[in-house]
Amino acid sequence: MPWPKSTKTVRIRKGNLYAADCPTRDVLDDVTSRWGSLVLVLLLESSYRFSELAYLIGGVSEKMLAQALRVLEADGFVLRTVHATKPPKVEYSLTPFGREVAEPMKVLTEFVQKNVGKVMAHRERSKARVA
Amino acid sequence: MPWPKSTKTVRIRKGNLYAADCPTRDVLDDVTSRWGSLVLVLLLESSYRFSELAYLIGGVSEKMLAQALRVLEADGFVLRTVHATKPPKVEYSLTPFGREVAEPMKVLTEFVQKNVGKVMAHRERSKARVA
DNA sequence: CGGCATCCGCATAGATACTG
DNA sequence: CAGTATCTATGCGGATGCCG
Repeated sequence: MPWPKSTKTVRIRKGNLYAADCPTRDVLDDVTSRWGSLVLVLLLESSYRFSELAYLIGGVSEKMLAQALRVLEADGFVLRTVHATKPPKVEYSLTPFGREVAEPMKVLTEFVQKNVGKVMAHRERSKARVA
Repeated sequence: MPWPKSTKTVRIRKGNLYAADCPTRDVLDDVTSRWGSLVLVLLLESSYRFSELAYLIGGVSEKMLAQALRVLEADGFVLRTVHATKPPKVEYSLTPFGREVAEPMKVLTEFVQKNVGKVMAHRERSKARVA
């Protein structure tokens, strides 16, 4: 490599979030996943049944929703409660732990929601610059 | 469908975050993407060059990093500054707007980082229950 | 150095059908 | 209702090579 290296001394992160093999990455992926994030924010305001979530979250397939829920449950964020009624009824809610993760996620989604216009405008300007 | 519908009246979200065709989803995906999220949190503390980011973020390929940076730039979160030196030097930093999104994301990553152990423990117990 | 273009395989999203 | 099972194919993401 005939090219000079970076001149800046790079501080290595104390935490291992940036290490490729750290499980932190996996957990973060679960939380920030396309459907997982929406589930967390929704459950922050109320518990919901499977079909209610499927209805509320536009464009999600049953498979993907079930998958996201199972992962979040395994991680300890979501509680799955089966009511042995006929027909079966399954309630999903947040654990206290899940509530803690969901909170900043909600802040994030609300910020994005509030500023979509700004982002879209910026995207247009970027596109124009290329064309 | 011989099955009874949901008995709970479901409030339709005011925002359209949950609509399948809403651009809010796209933006959220950019921000919460595997590499995008890490980039945002890193740039919160300092600006970095491309190669520095590539070094700091373990496991990222140049392609994916460049891709993440380009979308974040197009969205108006990241500023790309080219120094016409020899060899070329490109600095990436957050815009004030980007700083606003990155903040809650940092809260999220720090929470996850702090509680990885708890999650991993819960995962083990879940696995045990299945086996 | 900081990219972009290209190729390519495996993962995984998603549609559909079926079940307790 | 609340999921699983099965199948397909799209596309993410990695590897490589070239260029300003």
